[in-house]
Amino acid sequence: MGRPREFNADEALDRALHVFWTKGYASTSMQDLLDAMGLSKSSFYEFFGSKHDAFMAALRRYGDREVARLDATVCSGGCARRLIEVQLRSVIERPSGDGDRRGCLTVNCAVELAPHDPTVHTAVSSHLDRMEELFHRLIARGQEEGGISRRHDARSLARYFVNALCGLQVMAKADRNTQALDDVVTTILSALD
Amino acid sequence: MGRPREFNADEALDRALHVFWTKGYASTSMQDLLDAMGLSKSSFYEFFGSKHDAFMAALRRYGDREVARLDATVCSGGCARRLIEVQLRSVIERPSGDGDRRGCLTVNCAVELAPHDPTVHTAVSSHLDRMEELFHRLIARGQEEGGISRRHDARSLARYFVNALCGLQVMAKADRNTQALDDVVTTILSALD
DNA sequence: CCTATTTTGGACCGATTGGTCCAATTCACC
DNA sequence: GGTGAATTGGACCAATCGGTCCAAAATAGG
Repeated sequence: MGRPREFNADEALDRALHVFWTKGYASTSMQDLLDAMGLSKSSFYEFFGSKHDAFMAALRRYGDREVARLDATVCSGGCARRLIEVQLRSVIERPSGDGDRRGCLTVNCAVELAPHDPTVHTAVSSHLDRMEELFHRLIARGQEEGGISRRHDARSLARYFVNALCGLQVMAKADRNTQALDDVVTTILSALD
Repeated sequence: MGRPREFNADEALDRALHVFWTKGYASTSMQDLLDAMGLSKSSFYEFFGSKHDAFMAALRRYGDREVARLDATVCSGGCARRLIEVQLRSVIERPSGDGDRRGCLTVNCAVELAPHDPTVHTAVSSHLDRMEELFHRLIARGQEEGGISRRHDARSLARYFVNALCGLQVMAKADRNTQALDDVVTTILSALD
């Protein structure tokens, strides 16, 4: 009962996510959020609590989505080595005319907020842990199937790839040239030989 | 002639650098800067122009210093492989009680500002280029001396290590556990075998 | 001592910050 | 057609934002 909501909360949060992702936390103003989400100040504070609360909700949604995506990839059952390569290359592919270079929200947060914001730090840690876990499963499978060598143990390789991914996110944000990024990916992948 | 300056410009810029490095650009207020630098608003604007100008000056100073440090390392003539390892490990060593986790200013800027600020983007690119160049020289030397294998060419390895370094900076900021970071470094270095 | 030159403290600026509050609105249910 | 419950628009808030400006202060050279 009562007056019905005029907005879709899920969609609104997605729009907030997009703004935070593009501009970062500190550089996003309430006005930016309200404009993008298309709702009034009272509605925002009623449903999202505060700028920081909305940000945390957006960050968790982002993390869950990314983890779900990688999980789906891992479960697809394709060649482990090939799946890893696709994952790496997806980071460095330019969306052509798309010049926003948002990067990975988790990496952005690790850099901008994690050192000073315990709740962000927790969310970032959780995301990285889950990514490491999925890589670990994928790599272990690849080693059993024989496509990935056993000269490094699966755990170390999983951590190595999470690190490599973070590095690539930074390089992509810095807009390094395509050839350089390609060299990097090729070299990274040689750890699987 | 005229009234003498009451502050040391070099030292003031260093203090500004420290604040930007710790808090990031957007989260640093003029008041933060003035407090840290110990000078008045008029002096600040007289000698540094604007918040953004001061930031760029600080960023360039940081870049020059880091490049000089790595250059000194390269020129020291020690075992190339060992020097690379030291460079990697220096990123993940916790300064014990020091809980600020400032990371690398260039990486911070690549993430926070490079996509939206052309002058920052230029400075970041220049820094990464110079780092790549120094790694290239170091690796080429290592390959001549025999300590580093030739299965990857020196250019690719140089780019690979710049990427690895950026990844480690992110992981360190996210405060990943020591064992994980150690695994990563070990695996990264295996590209030299 | 006087003056030209430079630096300094701080008043002041309009704009914007994140956030609160309440009356007006809009519905479901009786 | 009320009435109670929920949502909405927007006025309002103190604090802070980056930046300007000018009179006071401090020096060197004459």
